[in-house]
Amino acid sequence: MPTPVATPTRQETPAVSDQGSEAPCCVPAHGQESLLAGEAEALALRFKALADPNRLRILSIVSSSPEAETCVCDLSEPLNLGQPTVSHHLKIMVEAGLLHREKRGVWAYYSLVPGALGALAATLAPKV
Amino acid sequence: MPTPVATPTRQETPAVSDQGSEAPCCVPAHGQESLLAGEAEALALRFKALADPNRLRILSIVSSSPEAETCVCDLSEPLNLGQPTVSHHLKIMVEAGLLHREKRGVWAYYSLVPGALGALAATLAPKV
DNA sequence: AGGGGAGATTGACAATCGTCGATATAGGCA
DNA sequence: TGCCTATATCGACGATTGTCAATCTCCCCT
Repeated sequence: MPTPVATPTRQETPAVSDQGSEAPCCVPAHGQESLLAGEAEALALRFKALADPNRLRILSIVSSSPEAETCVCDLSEPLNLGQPTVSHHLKIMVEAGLLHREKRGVWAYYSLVPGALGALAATLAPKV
Repeated sequence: MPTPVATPTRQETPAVSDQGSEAPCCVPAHGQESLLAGEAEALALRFKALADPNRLRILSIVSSSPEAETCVCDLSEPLNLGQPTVSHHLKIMVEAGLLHREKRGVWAYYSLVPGALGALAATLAPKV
């Protein structure tokens, strides 16, 4: 956020401040925002975790695995990505609350967080 | 994509190619990908359109408008963004198929594309 | 015809992101 | 104990993104 302070983007509207009876458009005056900046930022963080083709493929592979569990080495080859890159993508999705990480011995198993994707979907289509 | 050609990431596994009876992990051999690279890329494009707090707020404002229609000037002020920036965000969402643009006179009215968000939500939680 | 205003486009710049190679950590096995 | 292997972390680099100021286009109104 390069401009955290409220910059007076285009207020003033010098002499026409009272266009009164017409106002064909531009009636923001919402009063309360429908989606607060903070909520929007938190939501965007989760959608950002989905905004990469390789991460979507990881989710797809994880969810279609026999036990819905996958370890890193299962992902590196089908995605044609290096191991550090896969680890990086997995970390992003764990931090977004989409994946769960469980270390068993040397291997790390990743699985879907049960309601996470559904909750995100509900955010998109609240009344469906 | 800097490496479009298949780089031999870590095949070989020199003498252990037939670990046969154990294979505790790392059994990619999926055969068919669950999500093809092309589909993943197209999906990611739509999620990218949602991966920004200001765009989420635009969607929220548009969908909560009286006629579910909004023009650019309605968005610039509540979001505290310049007009070109708002236009840019709107264009991204129109190209992602999330918003519909209709020019009436001098104003451009934006509205939700009816099934778009629902279809995306269905992609997230296919069996909910 | 000409002026004015709404919105789109362009160019630039800083910030973020995806990827990799190299290295670190840590658990299992001989 | 010491090596081997699976995963995480670090540092770097190019590509993409979000934002703005300036400009352009086009429609309405006088």
